[in-house]
Amino acid sequence: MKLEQSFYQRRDVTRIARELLGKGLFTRQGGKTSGGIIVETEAYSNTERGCHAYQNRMTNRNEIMFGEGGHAYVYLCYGIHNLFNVVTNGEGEADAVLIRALEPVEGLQLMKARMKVKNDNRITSGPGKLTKALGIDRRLNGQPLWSRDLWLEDLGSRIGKDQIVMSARIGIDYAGSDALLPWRFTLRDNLWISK
DNA sequence: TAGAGGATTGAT
DNA sequence: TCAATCCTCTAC
Repeated sequence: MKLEQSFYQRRDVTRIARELLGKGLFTRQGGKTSGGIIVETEAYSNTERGCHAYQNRMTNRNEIMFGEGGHAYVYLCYGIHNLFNVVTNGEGEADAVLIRALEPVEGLQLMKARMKVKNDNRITSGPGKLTKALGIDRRLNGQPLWSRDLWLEDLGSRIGKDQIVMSARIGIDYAGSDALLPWRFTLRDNLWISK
């Protein structure tokens, strides 16, 4: 069952980031579905320096974060990689969850073809890699997450607290002490989390 | 309008 | 450890 918009519109972005573990992320292109189980997320809130929308700073790039929760925020990082975020909270409250890694479930052949590799080793184990594997780019920026071509799904799995590992977020040294917030969530001992 | 740098990745 | 690569943001 696709996640409903109310799931995303809650205020506590770290809770949403935790609850997204074990959920499914899928795309459908050319009549073919690909995607997998979310195993790694990071929360970003407008109250801390790691966030593009820190102190409600709105730019052309992050404008979609200020809309209502439940939409995709896709942007280009390092000139090379598309990064996929889930916008959360209500309109005017710019929070988001970065999806960092998936465990592949569906459309293996298609994902391997997009990655131009023959084996399926770690094809979705990183934020830039999973977008490439699923065919996600900035054209999907602002797309609702219950769309026909892009959606998140409750797969019915139950994730216990002891299965969730919290740690500091990756690659945001510029955020100073906020870089130390334990807002990265991974599934314990999962093979598919990023390096 | 110029210049710096980035929520990454894979090769060396 | 380092280059790839280009868009975004800031400062002038």
